[in-house]
Amino acid sequence: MTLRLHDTLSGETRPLEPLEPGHVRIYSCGPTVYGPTHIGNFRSFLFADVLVRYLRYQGLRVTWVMNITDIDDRIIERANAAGETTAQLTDRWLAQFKSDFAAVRMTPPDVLPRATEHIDAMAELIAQLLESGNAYRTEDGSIFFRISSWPAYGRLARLDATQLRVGERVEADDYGKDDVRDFALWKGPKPGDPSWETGIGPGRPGWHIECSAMSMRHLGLSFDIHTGGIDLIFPHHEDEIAQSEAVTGQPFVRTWLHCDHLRLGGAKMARRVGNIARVADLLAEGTSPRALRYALISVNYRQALEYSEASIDAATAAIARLDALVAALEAYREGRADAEDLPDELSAARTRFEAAMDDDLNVSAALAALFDLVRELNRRIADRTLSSGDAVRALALLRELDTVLGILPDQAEDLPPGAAELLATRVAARAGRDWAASDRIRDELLALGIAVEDTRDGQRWRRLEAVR
RNA sequence: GGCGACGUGGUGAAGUGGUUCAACACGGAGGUCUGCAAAACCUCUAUUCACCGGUUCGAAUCCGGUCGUCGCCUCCA
Repeated sequence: MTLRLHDTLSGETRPLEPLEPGHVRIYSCGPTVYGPTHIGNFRSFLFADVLVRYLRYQGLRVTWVMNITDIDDRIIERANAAGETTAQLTDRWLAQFKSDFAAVRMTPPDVLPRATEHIDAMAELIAQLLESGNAYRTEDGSIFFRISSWPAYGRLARLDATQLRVGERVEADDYGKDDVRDFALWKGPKPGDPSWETGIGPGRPGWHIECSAMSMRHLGLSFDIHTGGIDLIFPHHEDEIAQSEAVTGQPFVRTWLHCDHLRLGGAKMARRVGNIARVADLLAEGTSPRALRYALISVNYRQALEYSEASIDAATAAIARLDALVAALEAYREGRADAEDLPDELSAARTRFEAAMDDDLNVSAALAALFDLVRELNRRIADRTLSSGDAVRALALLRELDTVLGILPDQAEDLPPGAAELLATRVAARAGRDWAASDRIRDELLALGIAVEDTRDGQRWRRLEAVR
């Protein structure tokens, strides 16, 4: 079975067949770095991350590109308001973004192209669109894409161009278009705005053209997968298709994947609504980054997902259950023959996990397979029916599946200062049946965030995930 | 006004015609184990899948309608 994905453009769920066999090229619409990236944005990035991880788990080569929008109206506004350059502002928020995505274990994209470093590529595309008659210039030096020149416009969003509600919000950004539906490729120079000198004249790029330019430069004129939030279908991705295909004459993207919204309080998480949560804030409040990741990826990307404290609490508990099993397997020692039926158990779990992921990234079902295995392994640990080698093999499978999910504890965890001594002292106290000392030290370790458990495999410890 | 998604237990959620059809996680109740704990395991926690009607031998799953929620219609992940 191979990975089947739901393509927005065709509306079909179909097998992924990379243009170049064995090599998948993916472009993800990334953040506009004018402020902190909220966890709704991160849901869409993490779904792409899981996709990339799963493809690599399957042995495929993946080239993953995520753009950084570092020039747009909001950036200019904020930089001017703060009395700094747009570069200073965007550098700062890009650093924050990188710090946030590392915290939630997002795989670093292979390329994080910045819009301002691809102005030339955008200008070239626009020049070709002018030449072909798909674009026109206005008096202030702006350049617009002429929608009437592109009959397929509206296919992705399933919008009938003649039915659009025109005239409600189009005045604000009016640069003298021929048709209100036309969108800006290039914005003519304005006092106080950053401006670039290019072959198509001075000014700055529109938003949509940057993704066409950067994706084609880094991935080719046609590539396999383009991801983004559901709210980017229109107009952003619709515009990308029009301007890209008008230039190249070939299909821009093979598979469009769109992630539904993260909600908070029943409404789409959005800055405009004011119901946003930020990664750094949540972590500062004591939320476990792994639990946050779990909460954001554990539901299929095409389902709307409600974020709440309860969802984080549930995720924290689920993570703790996995941590406990990992600690138990690491500590497990039993001199006995290998369990005959364990290999079948493990391979069945793997098969179920993969079948779920193959089904358009059904993470919920994949987690069900994982947790069924967790229960089975816990059972066998309690029964002492595993050999030491069995425990090693079981743990290896968990680690392998976790290359896709990214939710297990790190391999090498350092103890906080003093903890190693306390653990050793406690072992000695227990040997002398000094329960008072044993319990006191257990409390001290707990205060350090270390949970101690006494088992047949001896004293076992694990780091507690932060809880609010 | 146009287009689209969704509505499963206390909560999140899998399941899209019938072999446990109600996974899995969290939460709750009881029990086992343990110096005490913790962790773990076991049992229980939806005769039911928004509502109404239809198709079918058979539907959470297909069709029609009703109600409700959310989103998009050029700032939006």
